[in-house]
Amino acid sequence: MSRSLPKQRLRVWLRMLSAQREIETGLREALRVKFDSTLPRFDVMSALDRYRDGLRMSELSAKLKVSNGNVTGIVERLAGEGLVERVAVDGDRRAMQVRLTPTGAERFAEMATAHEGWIDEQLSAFDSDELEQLIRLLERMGGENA
Amino acid sequence: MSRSLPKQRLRVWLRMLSAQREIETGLREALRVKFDSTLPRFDVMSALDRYRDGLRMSELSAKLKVSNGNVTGIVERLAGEGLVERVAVDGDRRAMQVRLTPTGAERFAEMATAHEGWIDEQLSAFDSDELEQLIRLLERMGGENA
DNA sequence: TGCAGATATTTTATACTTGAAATAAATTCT
DNA sequence: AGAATTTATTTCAAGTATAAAATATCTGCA
Repeated sequence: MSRSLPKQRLRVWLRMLSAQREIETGLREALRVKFDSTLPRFDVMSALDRYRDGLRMSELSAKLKVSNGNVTGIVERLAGEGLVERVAVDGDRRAMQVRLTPTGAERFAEMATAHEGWIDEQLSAFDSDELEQLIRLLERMGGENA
Repeated sequence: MSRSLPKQRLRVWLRMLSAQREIETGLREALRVKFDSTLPRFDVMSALDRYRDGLRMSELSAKLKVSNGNVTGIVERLAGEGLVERVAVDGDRRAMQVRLTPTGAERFAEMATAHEGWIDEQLSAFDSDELEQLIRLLERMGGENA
């Protein structure tokens, strides 16, 4: 006998939360011990790596779906470590373009390789067909994306 | 042509993060405006609602997959609002049993109803078969669980 | 031109989160 | 019993996160 649709949806949600929290715990730990870094920093660097010309603060927070003020702090720390730099945008003195420094790009490359490996392990139970299924389903969850 | 398995797994992971962050943003906002509460508080209350006799601090943090110290703070605030209470465990003076107060249980019931509705909306795109698929797939992600 | 409103970002206050250290109490092992 | 270890929880320092207020700049339009 199948549950009511709302209950079933709730179940999916709770299961998703649980799986994600577990995987994140592993990633966080790995980033910490191998790179002395954190997930939020990795996320920011990852976004910047995909946009080599850099991103505005607001673009960054939109892509990561986190608040503006949040990004300010993370970028500040990354800048302090010399991994990213903020450059004035000419034509708009309000805006800031953030991009990886060469050191940052290099460092990110190492982290990304390791990260991909960790995720590969965590999702090793799934074959290509199942992954395709998951993608298709997840793409319909929430709204648009990237 | 299909990507390499590791890349495909990474794609699934990123998509899952994105969907979840989006849904969480909605929930957080809803909890804030309707109940002047937060997601972590809701999570704690939800766990306690399923265990009416209460849970130890350590059981609570294990169920929620968050650190001990984290739970201390959230429970403290909930206790301040009169929604949970901490009682000494007899036979073990180190331990604390946390449980919903009557007010807390009542309040949680309202929140849970609303929460289920919000999730139902967010996942409204999926029918029963798809939800079943999702559950089965998600259950194999990460390790065991609840 | 000049200003009303829109944008981009930072700042602030508060809450959440972790990992590690500190307490305190129970258990184990002589 | 008494010391060493383990277990339950809190405290702490630092980082992450949000929403809202504050700044600074830009844009459109009377």
